[in-house]
Amino acid sequence: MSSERGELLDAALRALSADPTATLSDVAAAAGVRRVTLHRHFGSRDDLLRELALRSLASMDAACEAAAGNAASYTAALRAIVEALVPVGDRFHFLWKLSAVWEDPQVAARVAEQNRELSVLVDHAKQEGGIAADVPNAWVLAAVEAVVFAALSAAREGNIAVNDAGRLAGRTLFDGFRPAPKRRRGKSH
Amino acid sequence: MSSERGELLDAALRALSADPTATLSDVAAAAGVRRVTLHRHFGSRDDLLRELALRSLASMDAACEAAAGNAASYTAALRAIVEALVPVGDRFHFLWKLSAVWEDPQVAARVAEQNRELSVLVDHAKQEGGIAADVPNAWVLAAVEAVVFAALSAAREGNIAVNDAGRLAGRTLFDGFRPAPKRRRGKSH
DNA sequence: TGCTCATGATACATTAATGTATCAGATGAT
DNA sequence: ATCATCTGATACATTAATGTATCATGAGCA
Repeated sequence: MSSERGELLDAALRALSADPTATLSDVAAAAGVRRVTLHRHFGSRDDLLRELALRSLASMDAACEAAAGNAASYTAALRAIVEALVPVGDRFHFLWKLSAVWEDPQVAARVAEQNRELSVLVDHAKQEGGIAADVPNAWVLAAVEAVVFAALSAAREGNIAVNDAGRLAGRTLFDGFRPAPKRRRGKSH
Repeated sequence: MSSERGELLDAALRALSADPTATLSDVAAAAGVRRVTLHRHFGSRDDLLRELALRSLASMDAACEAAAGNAASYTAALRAIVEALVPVGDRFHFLWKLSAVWEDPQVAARVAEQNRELSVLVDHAKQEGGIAADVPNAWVLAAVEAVVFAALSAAREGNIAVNDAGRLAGRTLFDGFRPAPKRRRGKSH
């Protein structure tokens, strides 16, 4: 009945993104183990947080690379990335919002690097007219993080279908809430 | 040099929405006082959280009522509410996301009531075609909370202009990131 | 059957945060 | 000048969370 580290980390991430004030006992309960088991696997609370941060970075890198691989345009790539990030939205949130994460210079540097790469992609999407030029890149990234995490949270709470979460996030960010307009050229969807 | 309770509460809300793990010493420092002064004004940490919740409820009620008062349509009213909620986005976030808030049945009931009222407004906006009918209400509310809080946070971090925050939030939610399309009827904007 | 490994239970020490009390000093009002 | 009020400084008790150690039990494997 040994617990896989990966399962423990996933459960820990889930618990902490839902409630950053959760104690190690709370986190352990969410993972189906006792607090002492967490200490055996990860050491201190700080050690656990750092490992969660590194794992989150890797997950986000993987999700972005897989999503953007063969997109037809930068805008399509960005939209695919948004949808791909929803299942790891808790990692995105963890990296951006949990203050303890920023204390580690290595983690902070890699988060900044990810944000630069996303920002470059936003620039390209603007150039091809997929994103309005007057929307600040910082806002685009902040809105993406917020909506991606909200979609994952809503799915986990059962408020939307898990299968719909990515699509709703992408649609909300690129089209907004309004009904889809009929396209000027070609058939309507 | 007595501190106004309102100022203390605003600073506390700011600090706790930015970092829910903040200690009372952290919160006091953000408010420009010492921890013991917080105890004198509010009693325990739980007492402070409860007062923050009640104040947040009042702020959100006031913002929604002021914004929706004379809108031309339900969709315009909802958009006005979104823009009006940005300056109190930390209260919205506090009420929705900080788990300690939910433990108080009175607070939980009033939050649920606010959500119902917003949901009714969303229904009306759908009926007049301002929001796509196939977007779940739960998602509309979740996305509004996420984007409103992201806009306030981005403004406070200096990533977007404070004056732009409400408009960017409203625009992102209703129009998405894309450039504004030319309208089919009437002059383009 | 016996051994290894992992976890739970339990206990305890340490650290951190919270809550309370008292005294000194500053400010504002009279 | 005096008094009232509020806050900071300081101290201390309490509570909660964390970190570490030991023993018992169960599962899996040879």
